[in-house]
Amino acid sequence: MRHWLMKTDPDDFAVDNFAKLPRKTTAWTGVRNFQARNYMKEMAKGDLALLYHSSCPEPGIVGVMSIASARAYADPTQFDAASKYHEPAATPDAPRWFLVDVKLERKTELVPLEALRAVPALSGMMILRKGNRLSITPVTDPEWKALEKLLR
DNA sequence: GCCAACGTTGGC
DNA sequence: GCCAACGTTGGC
Repeated sequence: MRHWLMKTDPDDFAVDNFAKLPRKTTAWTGVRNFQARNYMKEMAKGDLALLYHSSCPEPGIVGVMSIASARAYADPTQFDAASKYHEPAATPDAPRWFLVDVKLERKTELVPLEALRAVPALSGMMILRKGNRLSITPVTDPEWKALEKLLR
């Protein structure tokens, strides 16, 4: 099983939004970056992913999710002319953007960005690297073990 | 294929 | 709101 970290702007979708969803599951729409898309294609059902709030007053980890679809599939918003995620070049036969379903396993206490930076074992984490903007990144096994100790 | 211009991300 | 960093676009 692999581990991941997925960012969201809580103004768009926050950890508390899961509470009102059936089975606390949602399709992770709107990823429009090829590298992040490719990571989603590598995901398998049951993989665990940390949920991270970004672009907000208190950036940090706020929950643990599991991948709930068997594999990545076409993001329907790319075909929707009314959506801000519309992709004119994409067709159902040749989709450009993909997504997975994610299920909230548990909400955690906020683990702030500054707390992540304070852990030596996490110094190589992709989201802590200068200039990182990828919204979906893999988490290594050693990093995951160190992160688990921070979750309450 | 290069690269400047532009748009977006995201912490502060 | 600022700004550094990065990805994408488009002219050539």
